[in-house]
Amino acid sequence: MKRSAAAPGSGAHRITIHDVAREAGVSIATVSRVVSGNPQVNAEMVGLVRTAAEKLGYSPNSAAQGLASGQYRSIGVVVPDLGNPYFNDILKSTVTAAAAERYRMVVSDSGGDPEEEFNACQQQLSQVDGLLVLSSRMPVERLHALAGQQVPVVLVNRVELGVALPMVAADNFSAMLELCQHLRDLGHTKVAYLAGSPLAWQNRERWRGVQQARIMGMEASLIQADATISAGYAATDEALAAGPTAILAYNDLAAIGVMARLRELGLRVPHDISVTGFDDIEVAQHATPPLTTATSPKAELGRLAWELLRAGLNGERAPLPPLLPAEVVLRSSTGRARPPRG
Amino acid sequence: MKRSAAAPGSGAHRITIHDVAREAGVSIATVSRVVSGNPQVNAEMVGLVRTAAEKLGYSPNSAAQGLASGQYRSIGVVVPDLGNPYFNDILKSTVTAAAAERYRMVVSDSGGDPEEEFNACQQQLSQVDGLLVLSSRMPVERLHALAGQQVPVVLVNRVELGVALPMVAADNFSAMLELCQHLRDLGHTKVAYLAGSPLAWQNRERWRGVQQARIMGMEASLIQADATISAGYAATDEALAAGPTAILAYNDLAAIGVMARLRELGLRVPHDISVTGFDDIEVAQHATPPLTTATSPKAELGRLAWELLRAGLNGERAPLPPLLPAEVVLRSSTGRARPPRG
DNA sequence: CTGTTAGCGCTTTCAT
DNA sequence: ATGAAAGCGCTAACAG
Repeated sequence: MKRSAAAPGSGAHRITIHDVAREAGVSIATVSRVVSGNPQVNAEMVGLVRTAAEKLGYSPNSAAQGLASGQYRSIGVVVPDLGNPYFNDILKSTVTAAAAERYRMVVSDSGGDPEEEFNACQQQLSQVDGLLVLSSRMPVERLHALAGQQVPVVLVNRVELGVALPMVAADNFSAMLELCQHLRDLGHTKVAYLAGSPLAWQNRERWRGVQQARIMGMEASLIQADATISAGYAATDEALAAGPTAILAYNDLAAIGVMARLRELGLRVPHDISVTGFDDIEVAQHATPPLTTATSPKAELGRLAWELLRAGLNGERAPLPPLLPAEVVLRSSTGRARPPRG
Repeated sequence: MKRSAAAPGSGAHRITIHDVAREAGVSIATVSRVVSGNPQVNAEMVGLVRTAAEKLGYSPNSAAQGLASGQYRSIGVVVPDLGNPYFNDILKSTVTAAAAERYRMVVSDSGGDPEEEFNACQQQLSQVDGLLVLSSRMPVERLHALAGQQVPVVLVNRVELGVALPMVAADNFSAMLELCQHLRDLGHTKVAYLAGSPLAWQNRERWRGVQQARIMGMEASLIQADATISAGYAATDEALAAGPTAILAYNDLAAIGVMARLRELGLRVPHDISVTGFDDIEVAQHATPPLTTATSPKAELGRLAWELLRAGLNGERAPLPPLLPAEVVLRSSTGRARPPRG
């Protein structure tokens, strides 16, 4: 099954462990040992091999290593939207943590579609040692299917009781409730919630928080939107129609979109209407006005996710961490409720 | 060399092509053929194999596929900072394009360090079919080294004459010059440039643009900063010390940081001082005030990069595309120069 | 059209 | 401490 040398068009063949062995005058087993840092090799040979490898510019083929050892040293991550800074922050934190232990990272963008997400996971499963699924939107059955694999999978930003998968998430519910409390203290009794994807656990939790606020006398209407600036922008008019004194956006991006539309309409934030976000992405504090929001601890989430995965890789069963606290960040997009006009 | 079954802790063994072959009562070659969509197989067998595969939950091991075929269907991307939305936009565009052709993507974050960047590339080279390097900062010799490999490498946002590597980039120089022209028209004659990494080609080009503006009577001082909000924020005071009527930031992120600091200092933009960014990331238009900036065509860049890589993968030598035009976007962070105070 | 078989590059017993 | 050799799971000639 002769393959066409290396990359078509170039004649040079990829140098292998055999080339190094020949050059150094040792067996491939020895080369393998020194390359993988096996301590029980003669210092002299180590030198020989190192030199030969250097000279030839040898670099091991990781697919072959993986195939032979059963360890690919690579983990997969599937995210709903690579363009969302929130995910990038988590991603950065996991990539860094993983790289520190010489694990590489394969990423796929599901576009937020549950089917696509499951497909991406399936694809990944056959080529990685572990899988991280961020803000999963796939149905619970699918989750069970993933739990049945022998590859460890961890869920980030989704908690599903009864699913045998490690998960990490922030306490979205409480943070949203607190955000509502803050608004209620400011005199708001009628608010609009601009929802994210109904399939997102975080959205369900946040909406649950908003609904819970009813007990303190706050009435909320739900307007369907999405986790992007443009979706927030587009849903603003509908939200306004319900006559709220505050708009709670699903996330910071949506909130920024809301504020842009509000500005166009000549409504001042927070004088005429209050706005809140969620996630506390970096730009939230540079929005106009700076956004009141809730931090979900992105770096911590990423770190913890990697830790759980790491445990799974070792066959350990790490204890499920409790929900991470998400803190409310008060800035200037929220203020006293303006008495109903007219 | 018996391996420990599958993932340690689970007893099930990963099902292989042999299992499917046995289940379907055919040879592994046939299974391989139907899995890879080879058309010359009996429809009946196809059904048999499909059923068996489905039943067993078979999914091919891509390392083995890669090893046997010499094609890994995976490409690497190394970026200086995964946390920068600009890169995420490019990334998203390439990941999507690649996924459409069933290529997966391995990403590493170099943290902007040239050594680290080169290491990351080396690592990647032994495990991918092609490599994309975004906004490379490594020395030219290193670039030559990459050009010498048999794996196709394409450079995005860096143009280095004499390096035998395909590259795509936007015309940063002209766009920056235009930005200066715009400022000059507004009466600005003394500006400060908040620089990005001196190692970044884009920074050199942008600075070259600023310097070129001297011919139209605009004097510029260079203040070292970086491509982040906090760096822009931190460098603002020093920039102000030079007494400019406008600050040209390396990118939008830095510009946002500048405006935040300016606000703290009680300086109004653009009344007291004008500010420009670069890249036109989504939040630029939602900054306060909306940022005058230059678009570098992120999606186009990503698409083109993938195209060039695709060509390299096929052993073709795609024609070098010209520099992509980068257009100036006028918004409200720039205004008439305020006459020198005092 | 299908099966047999020889590897892909590497790791890891098992002898020595 | 080192080498020989048997695979890891799959693809691609090559026969039939």
